[in-house]
Amino acid sequence: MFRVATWNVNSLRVRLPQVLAWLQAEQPDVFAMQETKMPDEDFPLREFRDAGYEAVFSGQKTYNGVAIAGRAPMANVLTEFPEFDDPQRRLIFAEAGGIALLNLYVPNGSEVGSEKYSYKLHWLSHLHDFLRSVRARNPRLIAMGDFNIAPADEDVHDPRKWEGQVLCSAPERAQFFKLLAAGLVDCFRVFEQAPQSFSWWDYRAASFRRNRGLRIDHILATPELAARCRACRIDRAPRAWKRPSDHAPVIAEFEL
DNA sequence: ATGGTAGTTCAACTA
Repeated sequence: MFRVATWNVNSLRVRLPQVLAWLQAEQPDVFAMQETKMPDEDFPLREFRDAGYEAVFSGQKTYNGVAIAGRAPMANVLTEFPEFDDPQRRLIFAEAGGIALLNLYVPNGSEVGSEKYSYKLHWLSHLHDFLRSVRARNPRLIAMGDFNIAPADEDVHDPRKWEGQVLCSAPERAQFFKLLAAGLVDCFRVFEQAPQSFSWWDYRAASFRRNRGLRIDHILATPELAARCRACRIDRAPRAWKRPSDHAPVIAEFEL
């Protein structure tokens, strides 16, 4: 099995011990991280190598930052959209063993109608264009990460409360389905899943304990790969650990 | 309608 995972770690500096413990237990072949929140010179490459992983990364001070750790060496790394000069480090592309990997930290959007929301939609339109061109060259593509979009009401603990809000608004959902229409499958929904399955819970108001969450972290694959997907699940366990990330990891298994 | 928490950085921003 080829196992792929994504996790918004919310500071790799703080979460590194948890990440290493989780990798040790789950042994994914590819591991995509978001919100590393550190410049490249601080990336803990030695710790990943000691754990048996190579890594590629695109980070910055304080905010954002993405990285991919992989068992096999990665090549053809890209960290920019071709036609969008964005100072925020939110994407990294690499190829490993004939599979194209795209790791994404989609902007949060803050509030519908805000400047950050416009930036999010703009960013997503560039993602769509980039995805189409990458997709055309790679029949085996996995796009994963923190999309900051709950695609449907079943991905929301309280759809009425969240209706029209950022992460759930119709324009964001339309952008998400446009990404799927470019030739990708939401691996999580290939399988029957427990109701109220979420990947993110706000730190506030005991959201995790009450399971008031959203499913905003996704693993999307081209149909060729999705047809070989044997499982996709959210691992809630690390969200219950002491000093957790606000996100849980998502894992998919492929029989190649 | 507000507040609740966490991370980075040090008063305020982002989520």
